[in-house]
Amino acid sequence: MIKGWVAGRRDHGGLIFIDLRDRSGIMQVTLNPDNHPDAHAIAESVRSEWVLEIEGTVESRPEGTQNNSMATGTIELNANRLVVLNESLTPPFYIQDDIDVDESLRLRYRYLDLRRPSMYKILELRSKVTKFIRDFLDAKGFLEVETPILIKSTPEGARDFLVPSRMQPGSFYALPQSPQQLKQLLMVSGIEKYYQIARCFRDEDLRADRQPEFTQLDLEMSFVSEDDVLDLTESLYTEMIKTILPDKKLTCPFPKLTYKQAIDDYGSDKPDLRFDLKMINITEIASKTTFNVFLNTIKSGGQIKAIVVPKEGSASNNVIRQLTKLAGDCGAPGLAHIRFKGEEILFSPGLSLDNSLLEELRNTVKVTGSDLVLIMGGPQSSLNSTFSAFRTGVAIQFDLIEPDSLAFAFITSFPLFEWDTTGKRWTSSHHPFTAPRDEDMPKLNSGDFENIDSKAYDLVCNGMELASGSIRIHDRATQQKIFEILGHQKADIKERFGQMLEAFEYGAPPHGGIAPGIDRLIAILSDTDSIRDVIAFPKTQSGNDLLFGSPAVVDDVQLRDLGINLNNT
RNA sequence: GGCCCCGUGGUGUAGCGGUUUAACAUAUUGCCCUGUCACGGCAAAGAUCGUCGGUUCGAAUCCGAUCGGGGUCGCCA
Repeated sequence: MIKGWVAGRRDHGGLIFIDLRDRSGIMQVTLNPDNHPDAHAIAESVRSEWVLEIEGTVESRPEGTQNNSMATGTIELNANRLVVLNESLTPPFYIQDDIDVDESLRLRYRYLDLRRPSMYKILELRSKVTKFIRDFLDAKGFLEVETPILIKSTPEGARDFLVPSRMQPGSFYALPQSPQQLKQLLMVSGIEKYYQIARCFRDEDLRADRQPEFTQLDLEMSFVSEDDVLDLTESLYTEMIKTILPDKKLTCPFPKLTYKQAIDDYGSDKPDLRFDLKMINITEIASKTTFNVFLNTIKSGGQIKAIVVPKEGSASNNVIRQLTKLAGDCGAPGLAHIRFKGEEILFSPGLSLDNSLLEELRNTVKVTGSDLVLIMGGPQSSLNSTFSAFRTGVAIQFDLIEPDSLAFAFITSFPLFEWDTTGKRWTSSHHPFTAPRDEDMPKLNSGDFENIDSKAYDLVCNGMELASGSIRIHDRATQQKIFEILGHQKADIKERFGQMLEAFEYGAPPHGGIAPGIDRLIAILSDTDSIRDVIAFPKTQSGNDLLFGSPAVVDDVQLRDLGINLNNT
């Protein structure tokens, strides 16, 4: 006996075929009027998405009627009894994979959208991943601890979602941006190894990879070094993927790049390492040319960088045109190139290098054969982001991305502080509890804040930031010093972080952790572009839930209870 | 907050100032059909073109505003 939804029905006048779908797949049911007229009669009225219960015998299909494009294509259920458990309206869109329907319609009827096998597969993958995480960390002695969803607003970083208090009108809870402070307090409590699959909330503008509420694996350990955290993270990911998705290709051990290396080589702190295409600084060589575009860029403080696309030296003019357009789309003012085409060398218009300079370039960028060299210039900051985007485009253009590859890498030694040019103050690049690197500790007092590196690290994969963490500060004096540098007033510090500082005076162990984003991980593992596809009930870019219609106005009574007046603007 | 793209029967598209009674596919409904699996055949029904305003003799088509969706920059400790 099987139960499920009608995915399709083919009525041949006599014989009726019904494709019945349940979460395990699709099974063809045959109804023959000669053998079981009652069941056949009911089947005549059945429509798409009706819910049926069917009894019969599973048989192999007659010779010549097998369907190789279907998992159950060699068998069928010969029905002798059919019960309609429920009827269905005609669905607003097809319940099948590879549909091309407006996303807002899918979200409006999300329960039908999730009925599609590909969506089920994603939810199933997600469930397997979180189960694997729990089993893995449990086996390593971690304790899963839940932390409150109603906490206190600590304005710093992202905007908080606020929840008004009825019992104390005028006061508000905040939803946690992450359980950061709570997990550090758990370290002070002696938990030693904590984790939680935690919901986080940030009231910021949304993107394909950002939702107002999202899920992180939050974890923290006492008495650990940076390498301890990274090793654990690496084995979690590699074993997870080996177990759940053995066909994915990954490189182990994960490469470690410092922040500076990542920026220098790839122009990004989340480089896509599925392909090489390193940026090479050729400012010095460019300064010796007579090419005015380069010279002017250098004169105004800019740099010239190149990438080598191996074996593409014979790229056509048309390809060069496409690349030039791509460069423009990425924000570059222009694109110069050199095509090494065997003995022949083609320069982009206006550019030329004499033999010795050409040799120098060849050695610097390591041209070995018939390669294509692409060159861009600009002010350092914008050149990096432009080049980084361009790099990805070039990889797509020349098909350099191997399918199913997962290029993980750790990015380490982020700067501890960033200068906020609008606020004219130092801010934490990670968060204010991040420890400086030991060798940079003296700079906290010497004032060379810009050059203090931190014990913060990210895990990146395929050009996306997947996790972020740090070794924390555990002594009060250093923490106090950091707050001072960040420009917090004493009263202010006490108000926002008093509970942390106080706790740290009662024997806080050295500790550190990491917080891998679950939504982005599932998106990468399931080859989807948007994390909306891996969240059962996501919100739109403007934060609307199209199914429930939230956010929504509430009763005056509810507002009055909360002591809230709306100003009707 | 800025910039860009999209909005036409249930769904996906075409039409981009007047031969349009808005086209096509699919879904839907009815009839026919006993081995299909994107079943097939015949027929029917179904959209005042997101909304409001303007330009014009005439607007799905041009302009403006607005709403909804998407992408992106800012933002996201």
